[in-house]
Amino acid sequence: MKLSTKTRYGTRILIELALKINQGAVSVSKISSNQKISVKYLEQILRTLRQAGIVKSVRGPKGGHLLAKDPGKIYLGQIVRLFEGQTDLVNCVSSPENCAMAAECLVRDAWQDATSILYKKLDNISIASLIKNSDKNDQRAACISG
Amino acid sequence: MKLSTKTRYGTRILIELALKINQGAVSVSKISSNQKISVKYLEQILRTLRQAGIVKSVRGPKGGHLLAKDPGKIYLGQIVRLFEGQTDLVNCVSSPENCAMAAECLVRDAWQDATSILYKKLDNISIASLIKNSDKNDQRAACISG
DNA sequence: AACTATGTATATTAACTTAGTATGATAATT
DNA sequence: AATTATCATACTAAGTTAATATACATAGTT
Repeated sequence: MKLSTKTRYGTRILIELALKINQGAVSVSKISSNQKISVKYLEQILRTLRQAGIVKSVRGPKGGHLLAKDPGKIYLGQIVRLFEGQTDLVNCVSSPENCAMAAECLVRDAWQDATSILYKKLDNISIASLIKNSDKNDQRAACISG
Repeated sequence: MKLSTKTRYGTRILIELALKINQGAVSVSKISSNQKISVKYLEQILRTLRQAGIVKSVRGPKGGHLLAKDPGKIYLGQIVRLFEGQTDLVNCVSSPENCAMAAECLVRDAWQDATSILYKKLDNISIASLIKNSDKNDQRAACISG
């Protein structure tokens, strides 16, 4: 029931890119040192984000990564689904064929309701909103500057 | 982001005990064969449930396990918390001291909101309600009878 | 009192998943 | 062509979850 580091790192990366949206491509090495994530691990996470069309990247010298979408259109729900893979709290919601025990089916609808309530909330929180409505902005900007 | 087998098994066990609430103590071996869970693993799960005051047990021949609470007062939220341990989607909600990156703090409140919405839902679903409002009752009863 | 059917507790192993690293390739700019 | 960057896959390590094994305690039955 915990989010993976990829989800958390991915979110942080997107926040950094959103904050630097007017500064052109940001290189892996810069993100790496700002976010304290190893270059290689970061590359994996960025690849996932790029393949999902959330980030685009530019190769070669002066290359790097930038948002492919308006930060107001990137939602936590999408990020979580992307990195967690299995979105349901329980397998039998998406794959009922694995559910041998009828007993558990009494609970299935309940798990499903809970899952959908969670994602409804997450689908309503955009990267832009995280940055905007915060008086922590100055503090944060200082932290991942560079 | 998936519930552990202990949570799912634990819920199933409680449903079985709730259905047999008038039949006295149910032995581990019976639950084991009904639910297709190994005796030893089952014992671990039952111990957790007992220590939480949800189940009580009787030793010796003719012994077994029974609900210690009204099934209308046992909620999925309690079961999930019990077996998942870490209830927050993210560590820094309950342990902010681990959160070195101020950047991530922009997201913290959001994770927390999502967590609490999820549990608010789960805290509202009782074992009794799972059994009651179901037209699958006959089918299910057939399945875990014995 | 001995026997047996049950539950209790802890330690260990096995399987699986997540996290992170290593190696090598590809592309674009200068 | 050299340099600086991203891209892709394979591998390793660490941690967690799932399950098993061993030993013990209790209560009823004979």
